[in-house]
Amino acid sequence: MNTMQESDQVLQRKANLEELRALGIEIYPRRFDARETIEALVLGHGGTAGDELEAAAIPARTAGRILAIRSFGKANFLVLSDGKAKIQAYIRQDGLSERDFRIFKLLDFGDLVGVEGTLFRTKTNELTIKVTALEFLAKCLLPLPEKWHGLTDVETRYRQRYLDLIVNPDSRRVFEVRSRVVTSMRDFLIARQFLEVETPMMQPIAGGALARPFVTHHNALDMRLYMRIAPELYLKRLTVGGVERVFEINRNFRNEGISTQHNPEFTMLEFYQAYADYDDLMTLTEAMLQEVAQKAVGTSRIAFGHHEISLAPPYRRIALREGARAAASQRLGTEVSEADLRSRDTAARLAARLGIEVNPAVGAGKIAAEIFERLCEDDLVQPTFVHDFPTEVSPLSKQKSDDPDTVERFELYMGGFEVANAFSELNDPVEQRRRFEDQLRSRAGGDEEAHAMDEDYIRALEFGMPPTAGEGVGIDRLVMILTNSPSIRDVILFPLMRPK
RNA sequence: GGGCCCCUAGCUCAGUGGUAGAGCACCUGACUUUUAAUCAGGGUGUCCUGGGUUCGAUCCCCAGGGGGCCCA
Repeated sequence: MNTMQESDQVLQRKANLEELRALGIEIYPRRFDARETIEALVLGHGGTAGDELEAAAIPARTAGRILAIRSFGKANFLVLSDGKAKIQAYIRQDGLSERDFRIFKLLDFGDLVGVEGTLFRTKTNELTIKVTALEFLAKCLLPLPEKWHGLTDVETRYRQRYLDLIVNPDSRRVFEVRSRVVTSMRDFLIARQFLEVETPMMQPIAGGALARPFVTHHNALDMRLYMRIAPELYLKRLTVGGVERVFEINRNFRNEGISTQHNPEFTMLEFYQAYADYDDLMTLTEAMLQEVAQKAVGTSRIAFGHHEISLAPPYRRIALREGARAAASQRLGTEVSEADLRSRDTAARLAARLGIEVNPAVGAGKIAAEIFERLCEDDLVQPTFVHDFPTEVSPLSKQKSDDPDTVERFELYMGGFEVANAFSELNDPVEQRRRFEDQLRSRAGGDEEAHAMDEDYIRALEFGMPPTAGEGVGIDRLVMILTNSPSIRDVILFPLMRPK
């Protein structure tokens, strides 16, 4: 654990290093040219039969980390990995120079080497490089986790991700899927004429979401800045500026608790489409997720925990108050009406009967949302659009034309948690000011997550924003689903950990 | 923030109020197509930290640290 206290294994490795140095071997050489990756060798010749390989005498020159050494005196086998694929190398004393064989004898599990030779298949039909030359490329001074159980301690896996990646191929796979998710989303949107942009991550006003921000400070300007909780208000300023389709894939920062579904920094896709509403985005989301799943993992039927999630459209749709009403009725064994959820008094009494504590300052809308979250969320395993949110909890969304207490908003749930959030954007500056003022009252009442006033954003709306719908997709959570990962930390390379 | 659980060798884990164990890894030796190689020999440790109880604590008690799961 501690590098400073040297175990016998570290001492042994250092002794081997010194012996190599005494032989005149460069321990950290600069390059290894004309290399094929191990992955390329395996892809290129993994299906070639042994006699064909022998006849063709295919040369191979590659490099990687030693993941196993099996020695039989004069016959020796190495397993080399380039992080993506593995290949076996066969070393016999009379097959390479005395210098190179001496190097081989001083190798440790974990060292990086380059090998050159020809391909063949062993008696057990394993693709193998018959090594004719060996190059030392870098020393592994610390012992690696063992080959059989690997590294399972999650704390070490998160803190020392490099070890996880060396010994756990599944971990590498997660981050390859993650990369393909981002790439395919970008392709999907660019193919539909969306412009990719980058907006400030340090903002004078942290807006666009209901969350507590991180605070920082700019010295030269002597100015308080917030790490962004969302790019939303900047992206919508761009729609005012005439960028009719725009998106950003980047980090958000929220100063909240850490859990299997929350990391303080996380990655969101946010996109905005002018002249569309939230209904259009449901359709777009279905198409995007199906395509992303297909490109990232090759199927839209995803194993997740004990479930199989299907990302093939159409997705179930349920109105928030209807879901809350039905769940509350079932839980209490008496019929709850939607009207009960719309009155502050009856909603608060319902919450109390359900054992849900609510802040006395909040209104019926927040209580209804709370009841929904508590009673329904866990059961939303298959993709489900929960739509028509209370206005009170949606200060940036446009109201329904026939119901001012409800906004055109949906959240997409799957696997028991929220993956996306979208709405028809509120573009009436007068109404937007009123909503911000409501939020300021909540803030005064002790709600630290309430939205701040943003005068410049209102000014932008005063210039006229086209009817627009916007959506945020939590990349980390989507990748959790696609990789069957139970914790968000499994899909973030370096999740935040308390320092040891 | 609350509850429960975990922390012992490089890794994965047993275990005990009385000199600390296994498998893998590592070291020595044997072995020319092995592949969790095999065989023979070797135990390499701040039992998370600090305090307490005790003749004696890795174990029991208290406090702290780190982690996990559940709840808020």
